[in-house]
Amino acid sequence: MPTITLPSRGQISAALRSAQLFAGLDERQIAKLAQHAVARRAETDELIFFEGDDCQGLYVIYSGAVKIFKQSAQGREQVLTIEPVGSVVAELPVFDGGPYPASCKSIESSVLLFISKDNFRRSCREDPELALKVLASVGARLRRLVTIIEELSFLTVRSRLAAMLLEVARAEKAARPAAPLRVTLKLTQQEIANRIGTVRELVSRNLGRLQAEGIVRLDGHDLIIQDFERLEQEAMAEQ
Amino acid sequence: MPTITLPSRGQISAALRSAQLFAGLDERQIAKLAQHAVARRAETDELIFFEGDDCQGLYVIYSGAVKIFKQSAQGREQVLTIEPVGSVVAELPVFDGGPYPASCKSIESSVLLFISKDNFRRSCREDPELALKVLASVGARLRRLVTIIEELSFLTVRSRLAAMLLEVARAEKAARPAAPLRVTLKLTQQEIANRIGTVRELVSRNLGRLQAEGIVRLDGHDLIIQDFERLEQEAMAEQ
DNA sequence: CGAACGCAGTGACTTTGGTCTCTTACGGCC
DNA sequence: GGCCGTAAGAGACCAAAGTCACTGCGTTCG
Repeated sequence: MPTITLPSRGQISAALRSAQLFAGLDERQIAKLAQHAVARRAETDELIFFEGDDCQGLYVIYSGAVKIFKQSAQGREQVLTIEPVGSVVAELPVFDGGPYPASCKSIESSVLLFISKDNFRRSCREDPELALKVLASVGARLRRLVTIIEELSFLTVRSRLAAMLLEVARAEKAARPAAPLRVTLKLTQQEIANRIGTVRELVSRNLGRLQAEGIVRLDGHDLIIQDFERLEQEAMAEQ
Repeated sequence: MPTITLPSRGQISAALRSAQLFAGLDERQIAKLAQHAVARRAETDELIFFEGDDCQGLYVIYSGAVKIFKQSAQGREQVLTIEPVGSVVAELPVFDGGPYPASCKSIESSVLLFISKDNFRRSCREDPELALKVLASVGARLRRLVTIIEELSFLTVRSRLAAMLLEVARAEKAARPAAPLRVTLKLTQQEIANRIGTVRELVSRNLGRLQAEGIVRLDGHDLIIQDFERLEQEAMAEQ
């Protein structure tokens, strides 16, 4: 495993510039944010912050990826979102003064840029455009949460699993439009379970059933979607 | 039932001034918003907007109350939030350009003040303070959604019911700190079911059980909490 | 007055979700 | 090769959630 070196000031500026949240911001603002950003390394499975901690500031994912999740006392986990390079996390609690509403863990070896609450608020005050951008990004987040609620309260585990497979497949497709059906699952069944709000055994059973019905085929760590349309139907089927 | 007359311009200004979202805004901004606000009446059960509609603007609750909810194809409903007088709804989709993520219905005879997307955005650009206020209020909304997700994925119907009763009880207490135990449920069991994401029968059964165990007592449309601590335990009990 | 309606309670039943436990397979790795 | 640790498949079992059908009880309203 190569040692990850922390980014230089120039690299930080470049990273901020390419983050969706800051896209289109003028150079002066970027420079100012970059000046206050502090790089930090986080190994796989390292906790970045814990739900209930009071919010110090936000993080920009410079490299790697993180998950935002809730944990139950019995050890179950519900993933709210997985954020890749270029995303910003915890931009919201920065503004309402409350603690972090969920925990954040690095799921790969990552480098994060930390910007403190005060610095970021100040930047928003100076540049209303930035505030509007934050609002737009928070909008996407809220939509995601509403979708999770909808799925949890209306759909079965089977449907949620189908929906998740489709989501992954679509993401793959966007990246490499060539391969249409074959999806490489980088996730263990446990991780799938955490994302769709259930337990590993049910993921195993339902994947098995989907396979038996000829809708998907498992091939090692790959998953081939054999009947895209039926999978789409399953993803919407209620109860 | 008295006919509700629409508010005058002066009343609109006063209403905006007392809405949490606009608290502390200077008079000039309030006047400007008031100028663009359009009052609209909505009867009980009238749909204000439907999920998927594209977002025209936001609404301030002048009188009455509304619920924001998702509906399933099978007719099940999941309430995301109930917003009383002084709240603002749909302030979020105004910023990310997407459609309304959920539907909104008046649950009483209400009067709403509509402010169009463009006007509101303009105000936010002119006054960064307003944008920060919107962010803070959106923070609360997001926390609420995270709580719903947490409850749906970790708690049983029984626990969610207990949690809801406590929530109502605490709200009553805040309003009238005197009467501690007696809660008047203005909700039907169907409405309770919609809020905690289940069906009427399970609400009935679980209320019955809580009563049999001496934790609550039902008395017509009132509910008396007999054992506050046990109810709190129930609200947290997983699985 | 009684018909009609909305709301609540209940029993019997089915389906789904979840638990527990054990087996198997696949990589590393000493 | 043999030894671990992790991941996945599977069976038996149990509990929770949801469905269906029916009853009773007040209101409201022709």
